[in-house]
Amino acid sequence: MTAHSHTHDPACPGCATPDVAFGAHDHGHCSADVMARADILLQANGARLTPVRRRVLEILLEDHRALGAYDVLQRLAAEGFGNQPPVAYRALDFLVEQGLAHRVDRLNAFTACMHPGEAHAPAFLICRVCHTVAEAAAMPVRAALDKAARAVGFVIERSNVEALGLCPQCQTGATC
Amino acid sequence: MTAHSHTHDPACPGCATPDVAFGAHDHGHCSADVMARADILLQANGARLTPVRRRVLEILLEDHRALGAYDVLQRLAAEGFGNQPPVAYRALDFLVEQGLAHRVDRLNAFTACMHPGEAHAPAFLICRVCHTVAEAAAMPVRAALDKAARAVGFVIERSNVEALGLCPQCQTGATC
DNA sequence: TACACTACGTTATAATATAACAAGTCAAGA
DNA sequence: TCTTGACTTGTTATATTATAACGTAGTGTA
Repeated sequence: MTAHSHTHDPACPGCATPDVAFGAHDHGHCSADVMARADILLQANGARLTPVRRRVLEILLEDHRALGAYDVLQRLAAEGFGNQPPVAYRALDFLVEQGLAHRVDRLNAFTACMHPGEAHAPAFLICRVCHTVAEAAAMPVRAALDKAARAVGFVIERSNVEALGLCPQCQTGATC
Repeated sequence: MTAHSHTHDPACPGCATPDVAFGAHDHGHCSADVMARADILLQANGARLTPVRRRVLEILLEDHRALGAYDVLQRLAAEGFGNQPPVAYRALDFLVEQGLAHRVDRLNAFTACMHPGEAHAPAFLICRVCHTVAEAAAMPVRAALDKAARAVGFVIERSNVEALGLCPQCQTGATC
């Protein structure tokens, strides 16, 4: 992982656009930036980024994909952590609670949050070919959803938007 | 089930508004209307609404809730159909394919589509207290999502929008 | 140190979902 | 009418995803 010292640089594609997943970018930025923010965020929350939790976040950050709990577990086990399901689920649930990861229901899988700490309603663009998961700018989506909900008196507490389709690369027939 | 003869009457709350789930309404309308449409739709598609499939759709239509595959299976078994998982999953998958039901990923459950045949992107409002599931007007939501996707060159084929929160009844503290 | 609290590792099991095959149904054409 | 082929159902078996419950160990604080 190529670490960088900045925390949030608008000149870096990985930081400037929330959904850079499909474009070429220095992925080291994404990872390092998020890890740095995670430390700050958790400290503010009085929560601890223990070795297992940190490692799980790193694993999720390796690329813009969603990993199943058992995939994560396998990685953990290979590195000397416990190898029973709760080990993975607990760390993943923790990260989700803290806003550092999201659960992608459609895939029964988890993905690192690409802009933790910022208020945002997650919306995922899932490529059905290469399985890349991008977290898209969802504020307008959320606004439209809120409006529809308000019309029937429903109060939204949490929303999850997931779209399945083809990423730019896979549309051209490339294998990604 | 109180059957009615009309197929789609704008004067009927269950027909006029797509998300009547939370309001008082003659639910017989919903069921009868959808069943009638299902027959037409399937005939047009050259697909068959066999006894199991019909029964599953009826079960889903009993109220505005999402049922797990095993809940459906239990009902089927009690009525003399097969009692192994594939029986339920096959019927449910068929209904989803035909656009007569939707899968609610968040709940690992299925719910009847309230306006089959009409072009629509499903958006669900799920009450976390009474578990009522309403299918909301999602065209604006889908439009916003499409726009966000287009911005990064992603082509959406299928989208799933699920919001968790409180329905009007449950906001007041009533048990629903 | 003693205490409360949190996190971790383990065993066991629950809940959800699918693969693969055999047997029955139905409609279209020989 | 008979046959064929596609489709549907039922069954066995198993895969995948997820949680309950309990004991132990680490962490910070009085």
